Amino acid sequence: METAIWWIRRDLRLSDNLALAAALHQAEVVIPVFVLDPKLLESPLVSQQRLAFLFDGLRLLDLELHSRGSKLIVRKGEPLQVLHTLLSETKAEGVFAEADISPYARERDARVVLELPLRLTPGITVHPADKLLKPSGSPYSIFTPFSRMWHSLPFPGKPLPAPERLSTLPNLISYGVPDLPKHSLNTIFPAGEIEAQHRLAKFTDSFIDRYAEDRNRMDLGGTSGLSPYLRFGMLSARQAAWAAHDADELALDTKAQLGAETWLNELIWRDFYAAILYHFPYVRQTAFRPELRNIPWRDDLEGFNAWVEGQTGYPVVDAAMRQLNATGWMHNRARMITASFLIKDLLIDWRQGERYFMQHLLDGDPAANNGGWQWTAGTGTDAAPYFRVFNPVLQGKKFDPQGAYVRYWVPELSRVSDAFIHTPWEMPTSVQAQVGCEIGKNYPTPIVDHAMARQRVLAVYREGVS
DNA sequence: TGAAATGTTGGGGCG
DNA sequence: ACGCCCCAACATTTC
Repeated sequence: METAIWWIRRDLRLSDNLALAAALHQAEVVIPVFVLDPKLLESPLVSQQRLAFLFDGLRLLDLELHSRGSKLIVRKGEPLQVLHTLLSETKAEGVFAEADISPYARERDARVVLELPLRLTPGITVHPADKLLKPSGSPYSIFTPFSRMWHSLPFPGKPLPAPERLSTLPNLISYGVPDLPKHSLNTIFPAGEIEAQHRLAKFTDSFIDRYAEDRNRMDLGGTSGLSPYLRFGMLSARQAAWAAHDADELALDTKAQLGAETWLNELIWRDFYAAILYHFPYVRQTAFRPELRNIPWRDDLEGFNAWVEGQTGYPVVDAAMRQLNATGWMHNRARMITASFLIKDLLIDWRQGERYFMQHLLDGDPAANNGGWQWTAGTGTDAAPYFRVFNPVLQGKKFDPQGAYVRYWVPELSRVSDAFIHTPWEMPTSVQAQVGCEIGKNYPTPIVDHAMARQRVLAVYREGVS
C-alpha cells in the first residue's frame, strides 16, 4: 500500500515498535497519529500530572519524528471518527496499532476494526496474553505455573532499531500537543524515549546487580524507576526483558545474576496481570474471588482523607502517600504498605485505593494497579492470604531501617531519633518537645490502633471466607 | 512479596 | 552437684 497510519496509543517510541515496523513494512508513507480521546482526557482517573507526562512524551516523540523527516499528527475527538477523517484525507489504506488489553481499549478497537482496516500487533507485554494459556486452553490464574509457561516460550525477537528516515504527507493539519494550564514540572521523571533508554542502560549496567537485595528498601534507589516509561511505551517491554536476560548472562557473580532474574520476574508479573485483566475483565469491577465480594467495608471519608494526605500518624504510610502526591510515583514496597493500611487497618474498600492510585500514578496501568490492589486485599488471583496483615511499624523498621525515607517525606519528623522514627507516639513528652515534634499537634496521633484494626479485619474476612 | 501467638531449647542464676 | 526457674533465641503454628 502507498500510505498507512500508525495509530499511537501506549507506544510512544520509535525503537522496537512492532506497530510502526508493520506499517513501514506495508506502506511507503506512514503517518504517526495520536488521538486525544475526550473519554480518556476527561476521565476522573487521569491526573494532570499523568497528562503532563503523556503530553511531554508526545512533544518529544514529535521532535524525534521531525529529525527523521516526519511529524506527529495530533487530532482531538472520538477515535473512530478521527481515523475515518484521516483515512479519507490521506488515502491511507491501513491503520497499524499496538494491541491494548484494558476493557475500554479493547471495546474501542473492536468498534474501529468493524469499519476500518485496523491491524493490531503485540507489544504491550513481552508475550501476548493469548499466547500464555494452559495446555487445556484456559487462562492461568496462579503466577508460578504462568511464569513456568512464560519461560518455556522462546524469547521474543531482539529489539528492533528505530527507523532512520520517515516520510510524511504535506499539508496535514495537526491540532498540536496541548499545553496544560499549569502543571508542576516533574523533574523526577522526565518523559521520553531517550530518557527511558538512558535509565535502562544505567540500571542494567550497574544497579541491577543489587536489585534483589535493595529493591524493597524504601530509603535506597534500588528499583529500576522504569514503570512510567513502560506504562506509556516509551520503553518496550520486550527490550526491558532482553536487557534483563542479557544482564543475567553477563552477571559476574550469583548475586548479580539473582538481581537480573528478580527484575525479569517483575516483568513477568507485569505480563501476568495484563493476562489476568485480558481474560477476566470483570476484575476492574469486583473481586476475582467471589467469596470476598461482600466484605462490609467501612464508610470512612475522614480516614480516607487522612490516608490520601499522609496524615495517618503512621510514618511510613504518610511518607509514602506524600511521595505519591509530590512525584506521581511510589516505591513498590510502600504501595503494599499503604494499600494494606487502607484495606486492612481502615477497612476501606480496596477499589477506593485503586482509584486514587490510578489518578495519581504516572505509571498507573489498569492491569498492574488492579492486580496489586487485589493482591493486597487478598481478593485476587494468587493473592496474599487475607490474614497477611502488614504492620506499618515493622515494615518501616525492616525496609527503612534508619528512617531516611520517613524523614525525607515527613519533615515534621526530621529531628526524631532512629529509636522513635517509626513509633513517634511513643516519645515521652519531654523528648517530643526536644525534637520539636509534639504528637497530636505537629504530627498526628495514629488514627487507628493497629492491633485493634488487625483483629477487626481478621474477623470480617473470616466471616467472608467461611 | 507477614505477623502474632505459641512451643521448644538451652544457658545461666540461684537455692 | 542438682533441680528449678527465668528468659532470650529460635522454631512452629495459627490467623
